[in-house]
Amino acid sequence: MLAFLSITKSLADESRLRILMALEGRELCVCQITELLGLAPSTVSKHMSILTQARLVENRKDGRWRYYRLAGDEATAEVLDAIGWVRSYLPKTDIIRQDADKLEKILAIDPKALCRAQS
Amino acid sequence: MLAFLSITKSLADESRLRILMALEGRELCVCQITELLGLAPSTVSKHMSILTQARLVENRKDGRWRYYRLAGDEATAEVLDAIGWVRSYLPKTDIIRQDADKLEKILAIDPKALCRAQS
DNA sequence: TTTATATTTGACCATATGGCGAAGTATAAT
DNA sequence: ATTATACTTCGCCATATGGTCAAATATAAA
Repeated sequence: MLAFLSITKSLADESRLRILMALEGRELCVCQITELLGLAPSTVSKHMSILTQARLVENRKDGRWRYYRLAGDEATAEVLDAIGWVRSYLPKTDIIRQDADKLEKILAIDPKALCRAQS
Repeated sequence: MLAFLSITKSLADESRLRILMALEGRELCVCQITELLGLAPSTVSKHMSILTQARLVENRKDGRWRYYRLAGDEATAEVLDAIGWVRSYLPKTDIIRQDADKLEKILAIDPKALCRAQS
């Protein structure tokens, strides 16, 4: 129950749902997500920690950058079904579509330049 | 997105998950749920209002009693899939199994007697 | 080795949330 | 008509949550 609750609590916030959808089919570093959502890096970091705790996302570190991605096949069925459920409804919504557009532009920028521009 | 969020927020609370599972295959009045969870009637009522707002449950009034049930076929796919997802994982958990046992005993009592005993 | 920078952690604030009891509503019983 | 009762609404409190900025950490660049 606790693991299940940590998933549903993760999904009960708009920013985190937007993050999950942004991670669809790619990995993103914190500064890219920060740019997408318009939140402080520390806020995004906290969100990523909540999503990680719930096992909905994984990450790898590459130098100073940490890249987050959706949980893969090794995840529990709860997690995979949760992601599948979200994936099957959210892409239709306005915000997620707007995010998809904005993400294209963000991905066109070199991450190094993007991060430097933020500070 | 708003409708979706109201569903995920509804699912992000242990009491409400227990209520949804208790409603599996039957309808219950507020005093029966109150007895099951050991919460104040006003608290249960608030939970039911949140679940109703999210369209996860429906209700009918019968005299002084109001009976709640899981949303039926007329519900949106989001709602039905949410219920299905919850249903496929929670019954395995300890609390939900304990609730199932306790519910049997509660259902054996005449609702009238049960409610009167609470006041 | 010093400096720059990507991310995390910590201290804090405002608001949301879950809980309660008391008062209000609606319906049944007397 | 009055009383009893099942539920809801309201006002309140304690805690949880999402946000920020500042400081700490970790790694790359100079």
